Amino acid sequence: MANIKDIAKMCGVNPATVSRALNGQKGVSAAMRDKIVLAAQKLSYSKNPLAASLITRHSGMIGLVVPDITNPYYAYVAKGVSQVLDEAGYVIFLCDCDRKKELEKKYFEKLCSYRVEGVILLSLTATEEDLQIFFDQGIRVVCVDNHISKKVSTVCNDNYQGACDLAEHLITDCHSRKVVAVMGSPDAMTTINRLRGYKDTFAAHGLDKSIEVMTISSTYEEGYKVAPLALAKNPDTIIAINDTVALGIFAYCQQHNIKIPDDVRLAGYDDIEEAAMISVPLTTVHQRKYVLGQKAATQLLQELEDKDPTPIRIELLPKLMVRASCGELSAHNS
Amino acid sequence: MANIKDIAKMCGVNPATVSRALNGQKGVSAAMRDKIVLAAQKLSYSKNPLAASLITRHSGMIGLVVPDITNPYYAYVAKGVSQVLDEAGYVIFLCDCDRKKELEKKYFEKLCSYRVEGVILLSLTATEEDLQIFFDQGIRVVCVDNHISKKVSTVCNDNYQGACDLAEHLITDCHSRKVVAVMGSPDAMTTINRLRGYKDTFAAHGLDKSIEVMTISSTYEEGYKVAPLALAKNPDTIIAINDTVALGIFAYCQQHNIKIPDDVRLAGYDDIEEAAMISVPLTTVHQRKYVLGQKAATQLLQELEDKDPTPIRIELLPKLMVRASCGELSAHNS
DNA sequence: AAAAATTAAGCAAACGTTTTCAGAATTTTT
DNA sequence: AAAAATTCTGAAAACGTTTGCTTAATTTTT
Repeated sequence: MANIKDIAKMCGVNPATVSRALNGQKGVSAAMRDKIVLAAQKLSYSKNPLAASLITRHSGMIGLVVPDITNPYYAYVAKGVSQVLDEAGYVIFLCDCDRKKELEKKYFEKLCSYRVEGVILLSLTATEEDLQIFFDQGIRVVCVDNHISKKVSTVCNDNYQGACDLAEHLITDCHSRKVVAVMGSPDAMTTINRLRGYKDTFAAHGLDKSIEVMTISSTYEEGYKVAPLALAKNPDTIIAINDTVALGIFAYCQQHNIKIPDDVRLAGYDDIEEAAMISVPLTTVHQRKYVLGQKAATQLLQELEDKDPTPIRIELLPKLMVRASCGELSAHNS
Repeated sequence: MANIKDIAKMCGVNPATVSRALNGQKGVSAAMRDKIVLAAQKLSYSKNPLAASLITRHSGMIGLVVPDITNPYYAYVAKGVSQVLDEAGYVIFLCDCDRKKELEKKYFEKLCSYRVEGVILLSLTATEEDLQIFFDQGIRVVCVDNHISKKVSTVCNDNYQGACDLAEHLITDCHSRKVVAVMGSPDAMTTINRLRGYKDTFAAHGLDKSIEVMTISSTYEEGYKVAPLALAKNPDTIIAINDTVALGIFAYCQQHNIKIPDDVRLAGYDDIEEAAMISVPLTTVHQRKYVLGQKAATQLLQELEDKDPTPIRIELLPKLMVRASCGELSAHNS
């Protein structure tokens, strides 16, 4: 594997000159530069960024921490991050924490010891304290979806707004007046923000009493199981915390010959692949996961340029996907 | 950020001694070792593997190249890889090639320049020639699902065997005698191996004539579109190239009141999440994606130990998932 | 108790770069 | 044509480690 000295020897020149030539710096004649570049090609030289980073303190590496890469939500964010960082010439350290706090902590240390320049953090568990290790070393952090610390920028999907949009559609276009909202854990940020959006919107229409809440854990099976209980309340509409739960409810209805949207309307959240695939396509809220990753990466890159950046907060607006499961197909589709 | 010299100074000792102490090498007294370890803690020292790698030629980094991380198949493999490599103390460079050959090539070069110790390669496009850059630098490669070169080990899901198992079930348990196989691109390895499995098994039962092939591109929409054409042939069973296509066919049947499995049986391949979720759960073949990743990583680690490893081939046996869509629920379920 | 063997620690070079400083060569200005 | 300014190049130190060699100190053997 050829190095800078080999090139220097080949050109009868000092390694410093080679370095300058290859990095496009001033202070090397055009003739010499050409000669060096040619020699580099001939030796199929590729520079060792690790060695360079010792001096430059610029490793070109960025950490990407996710709770679980098999979750499509995180995978899409990762893809957005990857695309932007790759174009900027950075490489990505993938840290799949498997939703385990200890693993996450271990990864934080590893990222530090490898001298990453920045970190994109998707974490449900990390606290401001946990980030201290990055602050100590001047490693920039951008959080996604979870506002962990005032010291770092956060990029979020605006769950509140998405919920408001959906509720508005249900009230205005579908004339929903009796709603059961099947929500997840009451201290999950998703539940909190979405539920607030639903309630506020119904309240704004003077329909405070129209919405009743049920709490489950957010899985397909739980959705299936809760369906009869929700239906027992005789709602005109069921709002699920997410599409997976909605799909569970949908399966129950289908098996018990309850027609959607005629007997009851059904809405989800997230716009997962399957939402559009079922026999009555699901009205839901699309999250711009890929763009989320892109924005986070772009923000991080900007903060790396900046000597003393001020943390900001970016909220991405979600997109209401009106499909058949709440009726009123024509209204919003374009 | 404390380094080895700071510790040396603190303990009134030479950096070399600190290095030896911290790496648990011989030639440093127990007392001195304790003193050094304590000092290291006090300074919250963390070793710089980048600097060390210059000398040791052991970067602790491994490249993971995938066509598209948002595809759950690859994401699961990635997770298996991640888990094993993490436990072995390696870090992962994520390279999402976005199914673009140029990007893949660029990543290959980047991985080389960063001196990764090995690469786990999931590629649909790479050729033996493309791998030369790794061979030149003595970077070990393990391929997943695609046998690119005799010089490297490959870990695969055995599509042929999975197809045989499914066909056997259809013939023996479900008494299928007139089958339409809706397959993907005829030069895709998945189509080739699975179709071979189906045909061989039917032939083994003297049912050579029972299977008819249709070719589409492997998407949900194409599945939906091909459904009436397949049904027109009046089969007792439709085998789809994968679950996504099967889901498309399923949606068509449901909307046209064609009962599964009573009017026609339907089988998929892959066992994606949704397969178990639809109203008539889909009989399919489960791919052990996570294990695949684990095996690939384990194999790579072994080859890194070995001075001159011989490439091997590992075939993972898939698992038939008997569900309702082909009838005969009782037979295989346990 | 002396000789031999072992162990502990230091010194300095090395890994592949970048960068500061200084001197030499060239160009521009007067 | 001399002086000044500019451009080119080299020497050497630095980044944070590891490691081969050497010497000093300790332990074991005779």
